[in-house]
Amino acid sequence: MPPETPDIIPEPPAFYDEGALVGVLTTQPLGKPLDYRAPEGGAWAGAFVEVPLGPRKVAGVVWGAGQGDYDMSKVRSVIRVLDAPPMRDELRIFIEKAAAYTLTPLPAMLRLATRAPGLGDPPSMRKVYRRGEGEPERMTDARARVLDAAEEIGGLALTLKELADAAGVTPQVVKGLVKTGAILEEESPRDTPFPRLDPDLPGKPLTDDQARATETLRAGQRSGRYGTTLLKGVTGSGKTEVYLEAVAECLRQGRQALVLLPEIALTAEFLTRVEARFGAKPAEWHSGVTMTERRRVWRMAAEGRAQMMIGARSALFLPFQDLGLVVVDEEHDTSYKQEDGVLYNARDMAVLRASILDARVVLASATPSLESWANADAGKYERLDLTSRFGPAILPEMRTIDMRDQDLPSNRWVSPALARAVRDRLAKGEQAMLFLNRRGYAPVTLCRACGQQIACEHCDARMVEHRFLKRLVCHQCGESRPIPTACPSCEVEGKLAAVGPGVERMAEEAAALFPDARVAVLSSDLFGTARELKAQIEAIAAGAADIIIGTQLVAKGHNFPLLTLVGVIDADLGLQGSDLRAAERTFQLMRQVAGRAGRAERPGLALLQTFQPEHPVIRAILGGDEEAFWRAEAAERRATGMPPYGRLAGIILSGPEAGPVFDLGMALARNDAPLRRVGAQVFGPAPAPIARVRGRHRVRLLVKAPKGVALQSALAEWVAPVRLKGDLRLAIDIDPQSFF
DNA sequence: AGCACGCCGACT
DNA sequence: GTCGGCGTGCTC
Repeated sequence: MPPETPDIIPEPPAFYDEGALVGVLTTQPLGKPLDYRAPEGGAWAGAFVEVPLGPRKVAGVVWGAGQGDYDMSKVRSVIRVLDAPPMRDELRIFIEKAAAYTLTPLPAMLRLATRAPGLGDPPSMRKVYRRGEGEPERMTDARARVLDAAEEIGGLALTLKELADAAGVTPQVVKGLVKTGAILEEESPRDTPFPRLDPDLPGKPLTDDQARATETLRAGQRSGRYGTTLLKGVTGSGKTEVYLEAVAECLRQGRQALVLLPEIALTAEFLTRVEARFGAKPAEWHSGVTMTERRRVWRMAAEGRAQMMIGARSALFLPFQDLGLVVVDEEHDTSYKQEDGVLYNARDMAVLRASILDARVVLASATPSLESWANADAGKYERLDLTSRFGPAILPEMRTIDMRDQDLPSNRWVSPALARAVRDRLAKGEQAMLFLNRRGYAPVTLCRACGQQIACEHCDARMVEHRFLKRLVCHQCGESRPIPTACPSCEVEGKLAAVGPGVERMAEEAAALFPDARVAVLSSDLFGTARELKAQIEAIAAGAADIIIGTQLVAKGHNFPLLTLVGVIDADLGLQGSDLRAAERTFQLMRQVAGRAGRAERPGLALLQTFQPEHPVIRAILGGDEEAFWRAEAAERRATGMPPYGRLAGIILSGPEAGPVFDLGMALARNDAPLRRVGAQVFGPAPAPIARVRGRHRVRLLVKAPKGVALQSALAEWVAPVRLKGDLRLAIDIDPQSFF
């Protein structure tokens, strides 16, 4: 549930004279800013500083005036102001509000915004070379080429290697020319600005639908006021083209734009599209970015010399100089809600930061989250629908295959009906996809002698066989070990059996069923880097495979023009269990996967293998009446007081011993007066969905409250008396995604 | 988070 | 005797 728009009165940043009391927030877990005296020369609010803390020196940010509530004789002085762009008021306010909303300690929140290396270091320099005056006395062929190359690029400076390579000579030649003065050697900052993006390059031609949506987004952008738009469009309807025009308008205003993507694997393809539209690549921020590049990106964001940023959720905490637009692509994606040590939902935090900045938000999805759907329904968000697919492609026809009628031998998962459809496509030279949201070869390894399943030693999870890796892997903690030949519990040899399907096993079955077809597997664990993955996807899109076997990775926005058939191996997977969002997720995933088929000129077909074709979710997926599905889900949630019509918070307690963890849970559940006062209820404690992870026992409580109550302060009051002894830990998850 | 202090068990 | 385990507390 997105926070309300706060009313911020813009004020110039405060300046503190030397010796004045300032509050400095560090990333040390001390809860609040500590008082220091401003250093020689004074300090601005927001300045990055180095302060003494006990025997150590730590970095921090001048958060504001000091509290003055600490023994004055113990107050020490700021050591120095660091050479980094000061943090703007807006970002400090955002960090405070985000910390308050998610009940995260301020220092942990600050850490998200200062994850750049070498913050206080002086700008790192490198030597660059450009054309100087005159000609060398002794001109050679190689020297002439260097001078030509240097003149060709005009006043720009190149590194030694770049210039030497451009001229096709050794660096020695360039060095020689430096001595003559014909080439100048200079120091220049290593952190260079990003190339300018040109919003006025011609974009792709737009359909009427896209043009209308684009105009609305542009008008919103020009208003210069906060506003959120839900951009809903079926796969292939060209959402990206539309929101790139909102980016263009934002760039014309001279403001910065941020595009959040749920998956790093998607950035490579996206960068190409941005370059095609704006003539240069934007800045990138995600876990795959190197330290040096991170430093550069962070500074350029702060100096306004990175106009556009593509990133994972943590990019929301970059120190933008003037952020005017945040696009959250695939806004329903669950990876926006996860922990970077801090539990927050990037989609909601995007709305919060934009509201502070008077920036725009575009939430793009073919299958929006129920929260966003409801916010649009209630008029809090503007809503734009793209109904027609771009070009000749139309939505695929969708049918179920009732698995109760299909005669399948054990350890086979492709029904005869699906196999026929695949053969038909192969005969036409088209591609088919088999979708199964399970990595590895088999989810269960069972001993046929004693009946035991092989489980992770540190987690309550089964080890998943990965035959490509020749290992058993725990998908919870990542622990792996070689596949044993004997059962670990009864030690009988040769009785271990792989049970159930994973994508690797599907590949085996496909190879057996379709011996002449080329089979490719796309699963996130099979690729070391995003580049390898991108290369593989491009090869497949170009026709390097006939059958694509994929996990949910393939559901996320890749184009396969030759693909005309999607077979969903197990449409019921995800419908089982008591997770309230199961229906929503299955609906989203199935629609997205089906959307892969028939994007080019050929019509697509999606076949869903299911044992419950009459299930309301399956019917909604087939029926295509999406609004009916959302309305039904919304009515259900409203009736039960569940989000987005009520509020939830999860409390996860963990520790090395199950007993004390559970006892603490019981104590919390008993002392629930602060919650009852605001009309909230506690459920639990119950073992968490995975009761043991990495050797820690986990217990979960769930708090349910009516909408509109001060849930956070009630929670804070509730857990305040808790003293965490030993290795016990408590985490509060506001608006949890999954709840049992 | 570090880093001190401090209070109990197994070594030289 | 003392070396060192890591529980508790402090850092402006």
